[in-house]
Amino acid sequence: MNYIVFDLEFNQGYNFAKGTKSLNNPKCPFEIIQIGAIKLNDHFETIGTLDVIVKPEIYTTLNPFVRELTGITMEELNKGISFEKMYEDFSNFIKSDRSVLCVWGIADIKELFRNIEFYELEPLPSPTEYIDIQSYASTALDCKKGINIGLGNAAKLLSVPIESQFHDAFNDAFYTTEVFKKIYNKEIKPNIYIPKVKGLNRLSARNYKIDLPSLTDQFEKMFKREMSIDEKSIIKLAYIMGKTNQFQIKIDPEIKPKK
DNA sequence: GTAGCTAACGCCCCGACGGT
DNA sequence: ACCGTCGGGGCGTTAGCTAC
Repeated sequence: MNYIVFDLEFNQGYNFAKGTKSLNNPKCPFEIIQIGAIKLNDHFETIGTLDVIVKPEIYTTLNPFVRELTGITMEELNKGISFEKMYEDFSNFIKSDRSVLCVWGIADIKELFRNIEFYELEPLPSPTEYIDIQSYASTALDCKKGINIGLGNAAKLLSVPIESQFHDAFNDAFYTTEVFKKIYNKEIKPNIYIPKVKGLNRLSARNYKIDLPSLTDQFEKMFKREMSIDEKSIIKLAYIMGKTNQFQIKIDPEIKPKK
């Protein structure tokens, strides 16, 4: 089994004309501009590396924030290879009996999938096994529940020598690898990555109608008897009227309910 | 039977935080 | 700047329990 520790750098839209909405493509808000990867064998020995710049096609100007953060210039990006070629190289790089993708936070896997989908390329082999090293490092370094540690802090706390800049895909993949080696234990097991499908929300509620049979079933269950036709229509009406809140009476806040 | 209380659960919003 | 995730808190629903 091989571990593929990788990191990505993204570019994104920016509203250069202030006051206007940024020009983000909802199908791909983060475009991959660099990938750095390190391949490890079972014994955590490096058996391959990959460091590639990708020429952007969606956002052809650098977001100033990204430029500042990564230090990448448009000149360098223009010398990069296409996403399709990079993905082909990456696919060959990870090819093995069993490869586990190792990432700092789940975002990189998610955005990789989204970029692949955007370019309508063949998805990664399924099931995609991955390890979120950030999550394990946060636990190992006693972070508060719900708090994820940053890569720089994790490296510092684990005494990883800092010799090159963060926010470079290859350097970050290197630091992630070093952190992984330091925190690894036998409890760390790969997960299967399943792309999330957007769930229901309040805005999409208009696309739904009342499930009358289930509503009636619920009343029949609670009252342990069958509802008549009249009762069914009263239940339906009450359900609809209830949602309008038109018979709500404001409660005096001074009168507190007994505990 | 009715009313009140409460635990468990699900859903949603919001803020903190981390990613580029 | 912008996006995504997570947990806490608020709120509503359901169901079980208790007291009357």
